Amino acid sequence: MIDFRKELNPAQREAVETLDGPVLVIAGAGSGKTRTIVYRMANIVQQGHSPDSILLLTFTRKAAQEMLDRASLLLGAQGLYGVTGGTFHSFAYAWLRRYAEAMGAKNGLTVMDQSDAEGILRDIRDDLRLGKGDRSFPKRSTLLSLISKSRNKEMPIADILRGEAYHLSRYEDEIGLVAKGYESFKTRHGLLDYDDLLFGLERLLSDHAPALELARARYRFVMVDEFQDTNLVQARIVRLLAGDGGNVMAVGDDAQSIYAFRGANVHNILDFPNQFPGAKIIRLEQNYRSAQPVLDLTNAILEQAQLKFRKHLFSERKDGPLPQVFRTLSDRSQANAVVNKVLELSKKYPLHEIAVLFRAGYHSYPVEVALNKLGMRFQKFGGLRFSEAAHIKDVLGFMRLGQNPADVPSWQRVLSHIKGVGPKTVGRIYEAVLAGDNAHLAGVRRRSPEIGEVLDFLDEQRALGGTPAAMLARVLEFYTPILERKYPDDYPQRRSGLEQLERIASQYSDLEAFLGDISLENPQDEDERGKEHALVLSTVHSSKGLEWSVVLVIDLVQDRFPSRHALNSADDLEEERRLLYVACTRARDYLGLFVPSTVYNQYNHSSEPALESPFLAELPETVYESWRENFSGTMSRARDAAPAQALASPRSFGASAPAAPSAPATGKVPPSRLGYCRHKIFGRGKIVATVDGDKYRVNFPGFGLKVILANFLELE
DNA sequence: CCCCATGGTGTTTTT
DNA sequence: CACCATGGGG
Repeated sequence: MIDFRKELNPAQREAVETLDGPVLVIAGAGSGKTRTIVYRMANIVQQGHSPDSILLLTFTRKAAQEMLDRASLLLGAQGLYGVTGGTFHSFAYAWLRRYAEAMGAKNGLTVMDQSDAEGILRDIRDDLRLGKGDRSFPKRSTLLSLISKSRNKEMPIADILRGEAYHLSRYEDEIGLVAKGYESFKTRHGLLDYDDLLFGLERLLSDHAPALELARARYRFVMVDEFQDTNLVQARIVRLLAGDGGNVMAVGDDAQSIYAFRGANVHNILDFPNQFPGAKIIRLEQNYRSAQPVLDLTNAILEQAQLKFRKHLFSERKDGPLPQVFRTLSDRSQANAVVNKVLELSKKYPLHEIAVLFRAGYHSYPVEVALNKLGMRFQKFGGLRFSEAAHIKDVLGFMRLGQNPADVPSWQRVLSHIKGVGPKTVGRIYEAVLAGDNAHLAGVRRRSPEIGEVLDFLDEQRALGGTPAAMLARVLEFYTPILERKYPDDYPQRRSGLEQLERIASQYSDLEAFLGDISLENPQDEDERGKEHALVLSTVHSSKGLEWSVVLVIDLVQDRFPSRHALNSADDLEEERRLLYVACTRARDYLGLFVPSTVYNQYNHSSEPALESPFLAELPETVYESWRENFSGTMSRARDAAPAQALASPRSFGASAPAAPSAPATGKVPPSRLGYCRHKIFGRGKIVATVDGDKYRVNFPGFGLKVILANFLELE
């Protein structure tokens, strides 16, 4: 028996010991959230319930796996075998597969990734002859993100456009047409995008009584981690699973909501007590992770947040170094400074206890170059996905067709390496295959033996079947010559990626499960997972829920962190601030922040000056120590901490960006100066006056005077 | 119908 | 630079 009294604080214990009825746990960063979930699972099993009855929905599979591993340690051999754990998306896919026939899916259910979906949108747009010759018609990636946002936020496309893509408003009708075509295309071809998984599960549970009964009978204990990042349909799924007065525990932290861009709705966590009447609310506010100086800095970030989360974390770890801010001359010298810091700290910490965090995948390139030069091992999270590499997608295309013969994106992949074959030819071939038009196929084979080879191979593949590993082995035999022809330069490298895929496939016995996981979970193979002695590089988003002894955050400059895409709306900017909060709260002992004075601009191939991130500039100087790089490459203490540039620059944050909410709640700040500005449609214009506090009267050459919401202007 | 050269455009975050 | 849409030539 575990002595919960000894192992947990009173709030944690209450969460662990409350097994009946709904519970909402508001868990501040580092407050032992994982520990609480792990011990609660252990308690459920100790109370005599089967692990089968636990459903643990987390944000990534990695998170679920870690919790299950830790709980198994706690319970010894008894373990937690049988707990269902994973993401909403993978859970949804598993249930949809089980009920595929009942739901009327004849062709199979194939999960598409982003590039598949974008490809289909391109085809639909071309079929509808929309945007021909119009350069400003939204691109396929924009189309997908608008359509997906509209579904995730459950708002009409018009509202999405008005809110965040005002310049595309005139395409509202066309985008609607594309969206409609896209929906029916997916249905016809048995394809699911990420959003369909969630809506499909909701439909299954609400329309198909046997499924709902089975799910409720089985999952008597539902736990949802990172609840602040669920969207509306996910919240409804939780409600459906739990039923009235069900045993559901939601865990989250409103201060760490960083997925609004994908439809996450903080309201879910605030509204939980209404959705589940009688819910017990438990707050975990003691921080066990970070030393007090780190917490002082993260608390200061939160102070600036617009929604004043009345949250002030405290720690018993009073000792620890003050966070340090390093202002370097350029992003390349920043990379050197980071590497030096890592070298210094690696005497005290193992490499995998040190993480370098950044806003966007490509921000780490200079650091990667420096690490490679030194031969230091590192492991990168975030950025591009393993399964999105062209050669991996090629191979998966062959396998996907074994599962779903109507999978158009896969047809395009398996045939497009043949010379003289484009979208039209592919379209005719799969239509003929599905219609059983053997005459046409015979003609195609006569004209192109190569196409015939592919068709024969696919037939053979379907006839032989077998495990995913067996199928993959045959595909590789067929594909290797193609690989070598297609990528003469770097095929050995790609070859090793395919070997990695083989190792992953060998862990599966079911083709659908393998394909689903590959596109939903980015599985790591054992080799990669064992990178014990490697420095961690990660996007802030991918660092969610993790922690390290040392955290170094790089590129704290305007337009990078916050991203320049976030400058149009106050909400987006708030999310960027929370993102920095998430980054800094990952640190246990030491936090280092890096500000390069110039960053390399790839398309000008020149370095350009960069301004310090407003999030850093707004912090009190007492919470960190300032260092400045000398021309010799050494660092020295900067006594007058505040850099002149952040305050004096005409583009300085407070003075020039009224949409920016270091200002009071409404975002209505009278500008302190009238200058020039830029508008997406009208171009550069001169600001003549302010109107109502949140708009400007602007004179645009060629367009005349206009009154425009400050949100839609970029000040210069 | 497909390919390739050309020139304009613009870079987040993830399931 | 890298990506994408376009349009002329095969």
